[in-house]
Parts: sequence; structure tokens; C-alpha cells
Amino acid sequence: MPELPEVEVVRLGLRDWVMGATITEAQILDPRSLRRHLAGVQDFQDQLTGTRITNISRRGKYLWFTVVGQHGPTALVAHLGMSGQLLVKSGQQRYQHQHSAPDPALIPQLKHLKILLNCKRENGEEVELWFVDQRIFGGMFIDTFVQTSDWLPAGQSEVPESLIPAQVTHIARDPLDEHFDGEELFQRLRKKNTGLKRALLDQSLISGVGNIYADEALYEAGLHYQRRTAHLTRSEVQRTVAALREIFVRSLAAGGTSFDALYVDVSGTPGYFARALEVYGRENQPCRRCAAAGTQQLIRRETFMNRSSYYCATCQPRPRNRHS
DNA sequence: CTGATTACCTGAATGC
DNA sequence: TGCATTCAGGTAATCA
Repeated sequence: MPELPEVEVVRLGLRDWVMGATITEAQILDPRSLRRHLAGVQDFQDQLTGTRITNISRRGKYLWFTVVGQHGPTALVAHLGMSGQLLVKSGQQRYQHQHSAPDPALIPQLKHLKILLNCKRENGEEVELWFVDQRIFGGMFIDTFVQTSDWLPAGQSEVPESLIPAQVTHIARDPLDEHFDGEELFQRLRKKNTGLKRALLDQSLISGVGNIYADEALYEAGLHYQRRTAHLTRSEVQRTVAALREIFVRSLAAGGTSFDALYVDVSGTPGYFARALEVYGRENQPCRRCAAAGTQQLIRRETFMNRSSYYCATCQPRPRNRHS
């Protein structure tokens, strides 16, 4: 499932391949992936054709290209949802060569190919950008840039430079953002009456965190997912943020978490962070931290918010009541 | 404001 | 074998 590290791996791959490239044509193979582009398929194609990609950015799980055409810069926004992929295809891997005798390795991707952008790189090479999405929770859309309605960091008089797509303004800064403010998060958590994991998954409070990394960070911070946010201490919030950062950085270095072919980088290569997960997917397996201490607790799985939560009952003690 | 529910989706895995 | 059910979960809208 693409969360922050997976999206960042994709962003870095895209930067290498299509930064500076011109979009020569946009083919829409399934209009459902343009659900969030309200102006429709034709408008999407018209707006993109002939533009040049000048930047590729990310906030949380949202990724966008700055594309410059005759009407100034606009944002081509992509969200991978549950199963979205952005793939770069060059040479014989391109769609235009797959009609008569498709490459067998490409068939699963071709089956779910939704949007195809023909690009011409600055060196003249023609490559294709594929948006592939099995479950269609993701999609692309074109948006205008707005200034972030940002808080002013304490002691600073200038808002950090930040133009972001209008439909991304409600997404909070993520833990790898240089302007992320842990104290601000702490203050907002204290004002809410909700559970810690629910808050971590709320992209308007902190972004980039999904089910897997929420469980991993809570485990590392030693906090139960049902802890009430209003009663967290500053150091507990700091521990959680530090855990998220550390896990994100390690996962990024490993190329992200891949359970199957649903998450891959722009070249189709999976990441290998799945084997570094401490709790997610480890139901009834021994907690490595407890095992080291000799108590041998087993990882538990509970259903929460229509998804699984994994935790160690010893390392992450359940709060006794609604005040803890 | 909060939390619960639902819709949006497909395919793999499971149940009978 | 076949058909029905369950599960995976990110986002956003709706409802109480």
C-alpha cells in the first residue's frame, strides 16, 4: 500500500526520468481514474498537451508535477490510492509496441493501464508515463496552485515558500517536510478527543501515514493505538514523530514496502522493507522486543476503523480508561 | 466537533 | 468445480 516512503520512491524515480520533459499526448484508457478532474477527459487532455514538466513535488501521499504551458504553471496531481502505480516505459517497453505481441511481463500492468502520457525528454528520447491502478481508488487531476494558508512558525515572520494544489491544501505537512512542526501537532492533538491511531491516519493533522506505518511507529514509540490524544504528553508525541521519521527514512532506503506486485517503483521494481516490519502482519508471532526481555508476548491483531491494528500488549499497554 | 458508516473498486483467498 | 462471501484499505461524503 503506498504510504509516504512508497510515494517518495516514485517521486524520485519520476524526477530522474521525466523532469524537463514535454507531454506530447495524453491518452485516457479509463475515465474513472479522472473522477476528481471535474472538467472531464477532453479538458484534461487539452490542458496537458504541449506542457513541460518543470518540477515534481509531494506532500504526504499526494504527488504532483508542475506543468508549464501557455497559461502559466498548473499542477498535475496524482494520488496512488490503494494500488496505483506510476511507471516509466522506454524503448520496446512502450505501449505502442505492445499491440501485436505484448511482453508477457507487462500483461498485468497493461490490464489495469488507465492513463498514458507520451513524453519527450530533453535529450529527445520518447518515453511513456503509465498510470496503472487495479482498484481505482487513486487517480489524477489538474489543479491550480494556491499559497498555503500556513501558520507562522514561532519566531519567524515569513511563511515558508509553498505553492500547493488547491485540492491538497487540507493535507497537513508530513514528518519529512522541513517545515513540519512537532509542537504544532502536539497542541492540535491535545485539543482533540480521539484515539492516537485515528489521529495519525487523519491526513489533516499529519500526512503520509497509513495503516502499516502507523502500527510500526506506535510499536516503536511504545504507545497503544487507543491512547487518547488529549492526554498525551509532549514527549510521547515527540517519540511518535521521531519513530515515524526514523521508519520512513529506513523504508525509503529500502525502496518502500511491497507485499505483492501492487507497489513498485517507476521501473517496476518492488521495495524490500516488508521484511523489516516489526508488528504489521505478524499476528501470533513473538514480539522481538519482549522475546529479548524473556517475556515472549505474541503480536495481537484487532479490527479497528475497518482495518487491522497490530500491537504488542506488553510494549504497548492498553489504556485503562477513557482518560488515559 | 466527533465518530460511525458508506461508497468507491478488483482480485485473491476462503467457505460451503 | 462453482458460486458466494470476505478481506485488503485511502479518501471523502454523509449522517447522527
